[in-house]
Amino acid sequence: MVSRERNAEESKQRIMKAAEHIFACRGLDGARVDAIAEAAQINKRMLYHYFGSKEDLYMEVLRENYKKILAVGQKATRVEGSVLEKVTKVIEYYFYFMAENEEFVRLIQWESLYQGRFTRKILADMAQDSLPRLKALLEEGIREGVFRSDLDIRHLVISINAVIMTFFARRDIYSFLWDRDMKSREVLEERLKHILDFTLNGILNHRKKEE
Amino acid sequence: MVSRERNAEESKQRIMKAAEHIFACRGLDGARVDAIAEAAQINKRMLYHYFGSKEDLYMEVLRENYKKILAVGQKATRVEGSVLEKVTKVIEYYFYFMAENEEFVRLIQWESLYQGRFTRKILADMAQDSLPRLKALLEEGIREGVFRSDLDIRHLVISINAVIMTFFARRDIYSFLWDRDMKSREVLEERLKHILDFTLNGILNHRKKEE
Amino acid sequence: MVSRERNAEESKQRIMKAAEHIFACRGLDGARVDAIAEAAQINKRMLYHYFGSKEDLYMEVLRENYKKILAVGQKATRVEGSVLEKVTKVIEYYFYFMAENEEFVRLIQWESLYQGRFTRKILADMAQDSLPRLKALLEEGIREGVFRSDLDIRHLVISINAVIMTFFARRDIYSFLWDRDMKSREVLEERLKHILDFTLNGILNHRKKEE
Amino acid sequence: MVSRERNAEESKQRIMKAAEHIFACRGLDGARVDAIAEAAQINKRMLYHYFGSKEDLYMEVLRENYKKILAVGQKATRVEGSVLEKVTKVIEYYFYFMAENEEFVRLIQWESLYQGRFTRKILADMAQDSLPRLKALLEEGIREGVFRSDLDIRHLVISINAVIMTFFARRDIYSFLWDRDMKSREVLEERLKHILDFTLNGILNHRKKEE
DNA sequence: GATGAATGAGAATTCATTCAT
DNA sequence: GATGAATGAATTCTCATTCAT
Repeated sequence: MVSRERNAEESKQRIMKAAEHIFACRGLDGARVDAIAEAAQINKRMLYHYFGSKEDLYMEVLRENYKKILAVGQKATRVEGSVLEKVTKVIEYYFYFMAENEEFVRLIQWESLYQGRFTRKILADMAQDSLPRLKALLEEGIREGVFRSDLDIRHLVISINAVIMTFFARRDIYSFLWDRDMKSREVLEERLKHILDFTLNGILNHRKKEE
Repeated sequence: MVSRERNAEESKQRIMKAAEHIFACRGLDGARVDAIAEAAQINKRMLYHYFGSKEDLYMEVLRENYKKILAVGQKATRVEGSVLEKVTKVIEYYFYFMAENEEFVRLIQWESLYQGRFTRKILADMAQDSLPRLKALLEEGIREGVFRSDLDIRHLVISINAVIMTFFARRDIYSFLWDRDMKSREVLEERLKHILDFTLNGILNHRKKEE
Repeated sequence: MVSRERNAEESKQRIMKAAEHIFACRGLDGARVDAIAEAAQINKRMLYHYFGSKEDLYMEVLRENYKKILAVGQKATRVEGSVLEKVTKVIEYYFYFMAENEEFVRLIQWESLYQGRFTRKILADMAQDSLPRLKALLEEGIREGVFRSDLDIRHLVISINAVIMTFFARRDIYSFLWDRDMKSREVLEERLKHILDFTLNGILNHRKKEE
Repeated sequence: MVSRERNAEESKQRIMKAAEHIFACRGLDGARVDAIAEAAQINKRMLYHYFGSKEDLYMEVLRENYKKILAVGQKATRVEGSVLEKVTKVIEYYFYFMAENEEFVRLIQWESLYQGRFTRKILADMAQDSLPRLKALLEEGIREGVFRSDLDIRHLVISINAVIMTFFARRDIYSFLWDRDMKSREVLEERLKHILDFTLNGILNHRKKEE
């Protein structure tokens, strides 16, 4: 009995894993139930047994991924140090999370193209915002005077999100356009450095201005 | 003869228009040839006559859209004023282009998920980079000392691209998450203001630092 | 007016020529009206104007080809010499006709696979047999004692037909199977020699038998 | 498990059977997948599941038929008796095989019109020539002096093939042209007799010549 | 819990034929 | 007499889902 349950759990996991990969690669429309079943080395019938339908499976995969990113948010809550250190840390957390979860990045993009059709259902009964900690920290920074007081926090969150995610989302195309391997470790570090610098300092030469 | 030809051209245009809309909405996999034909008020057969296949039609739509954005780049070339004014202008151009061409934004996103499979073919025989003018201007700004000399131009281009496009790409989800209509004129202006401010100044309070 | 008619006649000829080629290559089902129109450099509409339908065009092509073979039969009627010389001559006529009209050979084969569906209609109002002269000659030869008296004329006609046509019909496959170019002039002559020898003498060594 | 598998095998067989019939009747272009599925009393999807495509199914049917004829060749190898008896027997084998496998005869003809496009692929990985035993026997006969020494074996094989197959291939048209039922048992025996006589003795009256 | 066969609805693509000028 | 656009009915092929064991 126990081994049966364990087996069942393991099968579910294999399906989820395979589905995550294939949905990330090809989206909901492009994914083939047959392909998922084969990749999971499972009988298609089981997939329906456990998850009900292709769409439900997709939602389950999405839900798991939202859980992961929320966990990063949780982790970010426990960061210590000055506001600046904390913001830096949080950005780093998200950055490396994306770096290590390419499939998450892709799933989010498909979702955004599906106009959040499924995200709506999922986030309805989960915590909200994907970068909640960041918002709080930015507010804290403004209060302390570390950050400019005229910042529009909401747009800022979008922008920080953007500079992190877009890099991972479009590495392929930039690799092609610039004929440079954007997936190397070196470029990764370079990117993080740029994000922190750009985000914190913008591009103006303030020293000169102050002169 | 003329009216016949004009008709043919018009039919092609109708197909392109319909296809652009439907591909933008649902992507290559999600789009239905039947739906495109119906939207274009045309016999499906004509679509194959003019474009060969669904995929070829998709590529044609993509190509047209790349032409549009390249035209924006051209326009940006002719901007006058100080470097700062010029960069501002160029960002504004791209920003309003995206605002007015939501379908372009979506097409680019589908493409990025298809890993640039079709973009490769198209850009191979078209001009390269979509933001070439911006790159040149940023370099000019660095030379003149208006921008910091330690900027990494390429990452900067990605980031500017990111803060512009991501807003348009994810308005739906943010509307939902924040329960605010992100499509209003007001939010649009607000966003442009933020982009320019964030891009140029970052988020640090330099005045305080200099004190 | 005259040039118009001449033009019309010429167009019809071009269509017939193109159709003959394409029907011979691909059969009735495999042929594409578009392909015929393009090959004839004619507007598809004209094709329907002149011939009514694809099937009617096919029948017209077939009819022309039956006329050609009947003409060979006519020519064979006028042959002079001994019975043996005449039979030899007639076989040679048919043989070279097939050699020079590969498309005829193919059309006949398609027709035979269509179970003579169209041939029935055509030959109903045309002369009958495709090798009528041969039949008469063979009978003459029997009467004269040149040929054996126990021959079954009808089967003989089938067989002579067979040894001539099958060669042309299956040259491709034999070229492949035997890795030898069966389309060379050399093989052609070789084949004619074989047909005459085989037909007249069979394969038994009669001399030995008589010993 | 077993009955499931047996069912699968049976379904495949039903499809093959139906496909053989329909491809033989109408060729590759003329055959309709729907018609095959219906004749096989199977869902069209299964057909694609088992065979991949219409063309692949056609090739499979062809392959099976080539196997059959090769089996006849095998059987011919085991014939005993004098050379003359053996050749007679082999011709009889092939003759009755064609008589009993009309669909084979038609398939071969379609193939010859397709210029052996599929045969090439199939015979590439199967044994070669369809009448190999015959070839060997004829050579043996020549060595023993039973057959004339100046025979061209290869052309002879083509001719024997021709006189056998053409009869079956064109029975319909001859039935029509001669207004005689060429499918009767009587005509069948008559034909075999003719083939053996014609092949062995040709048409000349040798007795007379020797006088 | 697991399996492989089966299915019906639908999707892309093709074709012979006809209209409008 | 000529042309190119247009069409509707098939035709091949695909997919998510369910049955029978």
